[in-house]
Amino acid sequence: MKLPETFYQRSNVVKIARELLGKGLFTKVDGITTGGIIVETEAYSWKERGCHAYGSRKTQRNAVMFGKGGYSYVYLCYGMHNLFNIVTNSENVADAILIRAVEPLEGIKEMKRRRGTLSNDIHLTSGPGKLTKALGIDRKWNGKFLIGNEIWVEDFGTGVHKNKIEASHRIGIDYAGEDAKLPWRFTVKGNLWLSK
DNA sequence: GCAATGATTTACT
DNA sequence: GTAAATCATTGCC
Repeated sequence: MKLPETFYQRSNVVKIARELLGKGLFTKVDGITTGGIIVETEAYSWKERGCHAYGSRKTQRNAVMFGKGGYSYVYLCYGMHNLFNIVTNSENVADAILIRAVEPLEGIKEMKRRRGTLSNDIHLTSGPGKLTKALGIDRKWNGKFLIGNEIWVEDFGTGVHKNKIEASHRIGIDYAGEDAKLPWRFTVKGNLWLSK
């Protein structure tokens, strides 16, 4: 079943990030469904420097983070990569979760076609910029409701066991100083599809 | 109006 | 291991 709106609108973004492991992320474009199991997430909150909405600084780009939970936040990084986030918490509280990697499950052929030449299949969805391309997500998907027919998160009812979840510091935000060390990155231990 | 830069990926030495 | 690709957003002039 699809995760309900209330799942995203709780206040503890770190807890939600951990619970998203093992859930399924799917998109449907032109009648073709693609997606996989979430195996790597990172939590971001307006309270820390790593977040685009640090200090509740609202801009045109991050405005959707200030809305209520259950919507997508997609933005362009390094001029060429679309990164996909799930907005959480209630209105005017800017928290979000970056999806960094999924394990391919459905529409693998279509995902490979979108990704083009791959030296190895392991690169299909093992990174935040890679999985958006595989699932057909780009900036136009910003602000979409996550309980719909275009994009949704599926709860398989099979949670990831506690001792299979690993917490570590987040990637690529060294500029955030002390906040870069927060253990807000969650991975499924030993999974093949984690980003590097 | 303009310059600096990043929640990355890929290919090449 | 290192570097290039490449542009929207941001903050300052």
